[in-house]
Amino acid sequence: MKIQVGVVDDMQLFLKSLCYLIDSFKNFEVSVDALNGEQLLEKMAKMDQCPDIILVDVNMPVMDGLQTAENVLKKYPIIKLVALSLQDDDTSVINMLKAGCCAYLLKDIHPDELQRALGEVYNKGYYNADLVNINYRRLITKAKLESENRISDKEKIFLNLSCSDLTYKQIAIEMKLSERTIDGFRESLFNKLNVESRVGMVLEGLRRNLVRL
Amino acid sequence: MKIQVGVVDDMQLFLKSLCYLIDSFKNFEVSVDALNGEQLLEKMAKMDQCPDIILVDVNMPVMDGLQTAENVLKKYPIIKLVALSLQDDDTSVINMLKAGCCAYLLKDIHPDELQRALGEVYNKGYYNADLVNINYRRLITKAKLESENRISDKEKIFLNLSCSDLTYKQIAIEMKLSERTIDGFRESLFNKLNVESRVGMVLEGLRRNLVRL
DNA sequence: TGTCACAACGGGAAATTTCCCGCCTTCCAA
DNA sequence: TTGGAAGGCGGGAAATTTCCCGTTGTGACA
Repeated sequence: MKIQVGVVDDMQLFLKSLCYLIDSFKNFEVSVDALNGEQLLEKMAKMDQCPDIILVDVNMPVMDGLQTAENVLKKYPIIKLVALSLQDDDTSVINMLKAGCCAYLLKDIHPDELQRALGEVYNKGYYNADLVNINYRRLITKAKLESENRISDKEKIFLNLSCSDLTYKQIAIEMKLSERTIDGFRESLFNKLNVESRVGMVLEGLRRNLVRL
Repeated sequence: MKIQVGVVDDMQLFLKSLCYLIDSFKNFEVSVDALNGEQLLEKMAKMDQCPDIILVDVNMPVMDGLQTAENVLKKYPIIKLVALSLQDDDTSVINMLKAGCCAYLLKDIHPDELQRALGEVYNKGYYNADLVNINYRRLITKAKLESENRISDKEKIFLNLSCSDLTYKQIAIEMKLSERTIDGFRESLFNKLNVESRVGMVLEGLRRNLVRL
């Protein structure tokens, strides 16, 4: 019996294509695919046998990779999760591994390496792509640093509103807070994101996927 | 004989996956794939028979979709090009169609629709996805509007430098121009991009793919 | 040869951003 | 119960951005 694989990605064409690719691997076959974490959980609830490995896209609209990983592992702790992402984004790597993923792969990986990675994850329980491996030490220090200055919900709302033509005064009115308070959020985010202007803050927020275009 | 398809995309995993998907279509098979336009032209130069249809990703690093389309059509005017893109970005749609593409498809299209699109492009010479079709009139007016206020090279350089913590004064020094001149670029871009702050300008630049994160 | 568009430049002023200072309340933990 | 960290608030000032008002030189074109 082939190893059962699940695939989650919000891009339909990529999802289905990837299923064909994986089905072409000798020892693997796709037993379930879904456009987001919610759909995945629904489909899996109706299945007799759950997949051995699930490939999860990190950036998805409805239930993102992180939430999906957490929800799947809560219900099915035996399943091995593999994160799949467009960017080599430190924060995402950290979060996905912390959530319990066995591997973090980039989407422009070569199909052969995907096959090798799936094999290793199934047999050894983990797989380290070179890219992630090399920077391991740096990631850990960065993880510590980021856990120290977590970004609060209000700061996130403020960051979102900052991604516009609005002035801080208008943002203050929008959030029903004083201009000073807004200024506090600004200052705090400048420090946490290590920038020194609103433009820098917005750009760093985009890079870290704290806000969307 | 099956209809020959070429595929160009810089994301290896997607490229190869898509090839498997297309090979699974009854009447189509992939005869050439490439990671960018340059590689495609190289590979095609060595081929006896060129493909009937080529699927081209719009956003690629080495030779982007637009350049690829132009270069391919210059050498092989018979080939039918189909643009494939992540976003439904008006400017990209306009440019790719203007460059001679027969269709503009989004990457989250359903595989069945891709097959239908390929069939129609081969038989009728074009395919209009609903999404593009609906907004045709708006696209034309927008194309006119954008052709009027084209963004110059210097403005693009300025826009790139604006995507940072640099002040306009520092940008002026960097570009070896006076602050006033920089201010002129700013004003001109504000008008062309229809924004009223540097943050808005940067965000609109990102949305229009004028700058990269 | 005029004039017309256009890139580059400049002064100045109002609005906004950035960065100081400090105050009060709440809530949690030592 | 006594900090002490964190969220919210306020005044003020310097730096930057935004928006006016212009001038000059250059090349294209009728």
